[in-house]
Amino acid sequence: MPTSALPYRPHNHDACVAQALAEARDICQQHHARLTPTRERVLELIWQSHKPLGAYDVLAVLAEDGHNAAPPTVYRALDFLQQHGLVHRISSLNAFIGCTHAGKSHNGMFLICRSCGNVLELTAPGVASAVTKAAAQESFRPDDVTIEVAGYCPRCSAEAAHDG
Amino acid sequence: MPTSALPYRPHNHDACVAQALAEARDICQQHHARLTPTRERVLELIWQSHKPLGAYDVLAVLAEDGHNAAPPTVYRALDFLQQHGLVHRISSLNAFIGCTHAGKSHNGMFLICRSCGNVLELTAPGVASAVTKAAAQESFRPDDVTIEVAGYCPRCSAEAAHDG
DNA sequence: CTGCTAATGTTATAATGTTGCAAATTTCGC
DNA sequence: GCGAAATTTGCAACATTATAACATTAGCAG
Ligand SMILES: [Zn+2]
Ligand SMILES: [Zn+2]
Ligand SMILES: [Zn+2]
Ligand SMILES: [Zn+2]
Repeated sequence: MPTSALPYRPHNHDACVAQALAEARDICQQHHARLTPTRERVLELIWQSHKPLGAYDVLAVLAEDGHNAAPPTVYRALDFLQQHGLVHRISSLNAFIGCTHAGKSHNGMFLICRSCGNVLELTAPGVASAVTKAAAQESFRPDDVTIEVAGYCPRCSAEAAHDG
Repeated sequence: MPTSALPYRPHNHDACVAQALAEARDICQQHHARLTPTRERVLELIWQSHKPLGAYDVLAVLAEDGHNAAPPTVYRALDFLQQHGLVHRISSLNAFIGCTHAGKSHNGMFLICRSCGNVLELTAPGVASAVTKAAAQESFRPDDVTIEVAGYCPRCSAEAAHDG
């Protein structure tokens, strides 16, 4: 059994990216939505690691690509990707991360490591139901739930424990 | 029994503000922290309603006051108020709201009405424990938990139900 | 091809938040 | 009280994040 979730341990990340892109193509086809080259490239960049990436970071890489892009290009692509459930915006960081549950209906909960910056997206049914229940007690009708947990991932906790 | 939580129904809001300010003075005294006039005024402005207020909105009112303030004035006051648990930042809105549980240790959960803009802060022990448990399952050490629920408050849901 | 729609390019601007340093105020030991 | 030290504020410039408005191009149906 793995002692750590994927983002925190070495792995063939190219496979992560390849799978994400393949699923994205699939999902867009199902949605009759066009995963244009710009959109696909932005998705690929967002997936370049398990750390969230800012819109202007994406923009900078596009510029390196030789793509003559301005902020709206990136924001539009990110809007599209969010709409189709391919990326999430982490509002406590003003940054974006690839969705690891694309296609499935889910309420993400994000564990954000303050030390290494990696983000793990969980589907936490217990949390979702607790939130729904708490909202219901106030007769509140939830529409969109944001759960972002900043803290320390297992790897960074361990390193901090036996450092100098 | 009240059919709605405080923010959603008419009430003597001046009393809310007065109580919040009184508690703030108390808490700051306990913390040996100085609730200076600027800080107190900013807190009062944040409490002007149960809707979150942006930093630049605060700044604009300070300007009307004749206070010659620049952004750092506001952000510093807000940092101070957050540090002492008197206001919360709602990161999905880039805005600030007065804490309704100041002094007590709590994990806020915010119900944000998309229609009227009011925000209700709850202490939801069930949610907090579910989050802690989910994090523990990933050996993640939580430090700060953000839970923001956008949706429709009872009042606005009711109005939408019998509108034209 | 033609005409429609979705997508992108382009420029400018808005909104939000920070850095760095100097001046003023408050605190506190004496 | 008095002066050094620390906290708080004023101020100017700047950095980052996001959007508005309008022109242009690419994709597609008939
Ligand atoms: Zn990976
Ligand atoms: Zn997701
Ligand atoms: Zn009130
Ligand atoms: Zn609170």
